[in-house]
Amino acid sequence: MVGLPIYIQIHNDIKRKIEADKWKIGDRIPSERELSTEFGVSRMTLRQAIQTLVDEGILERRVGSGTFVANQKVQEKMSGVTGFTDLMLAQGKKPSSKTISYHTMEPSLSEMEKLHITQDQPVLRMERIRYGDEVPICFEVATVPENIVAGLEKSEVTSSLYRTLEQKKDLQIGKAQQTVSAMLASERIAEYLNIKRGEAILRLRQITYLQDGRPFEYVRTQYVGDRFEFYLEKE
Amino acid sequence: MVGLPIYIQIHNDIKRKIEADKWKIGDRIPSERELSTEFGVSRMTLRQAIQTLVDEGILERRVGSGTFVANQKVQEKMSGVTGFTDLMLAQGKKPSSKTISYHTMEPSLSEMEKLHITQDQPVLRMERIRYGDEVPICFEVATVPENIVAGLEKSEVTSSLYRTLEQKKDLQIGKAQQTVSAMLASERIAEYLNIKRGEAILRLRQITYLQDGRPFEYVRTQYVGDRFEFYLEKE
DNA sequence: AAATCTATGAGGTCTAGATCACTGTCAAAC
DNA sequence: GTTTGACAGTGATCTAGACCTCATAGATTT
Repeated sequence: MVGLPIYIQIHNDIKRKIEADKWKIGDRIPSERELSTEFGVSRMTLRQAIQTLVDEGILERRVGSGTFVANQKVQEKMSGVTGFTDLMLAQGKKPSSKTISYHTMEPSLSEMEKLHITQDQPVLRMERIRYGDEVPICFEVATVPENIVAGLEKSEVTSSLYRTLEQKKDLQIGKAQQTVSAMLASERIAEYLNIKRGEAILRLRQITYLQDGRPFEYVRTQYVGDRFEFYLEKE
Repeated sequence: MVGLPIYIQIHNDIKRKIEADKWKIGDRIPSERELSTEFGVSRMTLRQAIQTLVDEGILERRVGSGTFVANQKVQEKMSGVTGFTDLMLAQGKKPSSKTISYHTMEPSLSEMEKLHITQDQPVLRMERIRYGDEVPICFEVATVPENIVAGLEKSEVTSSLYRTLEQKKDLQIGKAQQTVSAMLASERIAEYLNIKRGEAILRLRQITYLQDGRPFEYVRTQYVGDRFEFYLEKE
């Protein structure tokens, strides 16, 4: 009978604790020094066990802070254009949002270009923080030509614009063009999202089109890097 | 000037010795105990350095025998395994890449899980840096079960694996699952990509399936946040 | 009230040993 | 000649400390 190395036994022990919800997602687990005492091994050995779990993406180390059970990230399925609200509901999370600003104004140059409008067509620009289960997921700037949302209540626009448009205006959502990139959080955004400046941000820029081909929405979103994941299927 | 950890310095020292043919392919290098004396570090530290080279497939450990320079083959330019080449060409950039490692080894825990294989099924793991106009764009780790690529030349695997599989092995590529997220650059990746630690990284993980549903490829790519954009169309 | 400093505790790295399992060699036994 | 077994050398695992940087919270100062 061959005995497994201690660090693999500990790996399995810890995995079981997490699966049994003894340590929940996002929790800080005891420090390496505490755990090495608890398991009766040296810290080097315990670190080896932790490392295997970090490699699997089950744990997450943060220097100076501790070791955490990795967040199961919110995943966006890229099949079908849906809004944030449906996305959260599909994952069993409670969507909410906080509007930072909501103004009708002259479009900027990039907004004019992306939305195929001229300077004399006013746009509605909203800045929002969006939450899933009260945890900030992203900061979003959305621009919509004013004529598209004319006659709608503010609450109808901010809560679930896509659904409102389909129900009240009989406008069908068509394609969406997206570009994804990575950047670091600025001071302002970090504060909104309750993270630190310099943390990783997943930046999404999306132009959404109606089924007749007219662009109707230009959204720039900054997702917290470790709370969000895009999920896509190809072919 | 920030000092790199000793084990990374030793990693680089050893790599240089191998590249300078001081230690040739297939040679046994000095034992861990000898090397730790030579570099004036403890054996644990030296082992850490060796480990990084084993991960890259540059060295190979044999219990009871020693550590050997792995059978690394010639590096070559490659194109288009994951569409990188087309992406670069579309932007008018010259694509190129550098293979860091190319090695058959035991799968890691996450590779076993993603590729649906067991520990006794060896995998081919390739690490490479991809460039656009000589500027490093991403670092990529691709893992393929060894039996899938058995009998193929290295050039057939690295240049266009998909095409080779369809032609020589009559295997049809099916779906691919991708997740995109954002993170910060580690020390090692930062060095490869010529950026600083803590800069923004766009991370793509892809599992590619054959048409019969078997997963055959697991790729993890880290793009420099401000040198790359992912473009998608929805619906 | 805001900004700054400081103590604490976290993970990251490193040391100088130790014991174990495995391999290859080589001499002794068959 | 062939087999066996002891042995020396290797990597694998493990220990019990050490000092470092980084993050955070609380105390202090402004």
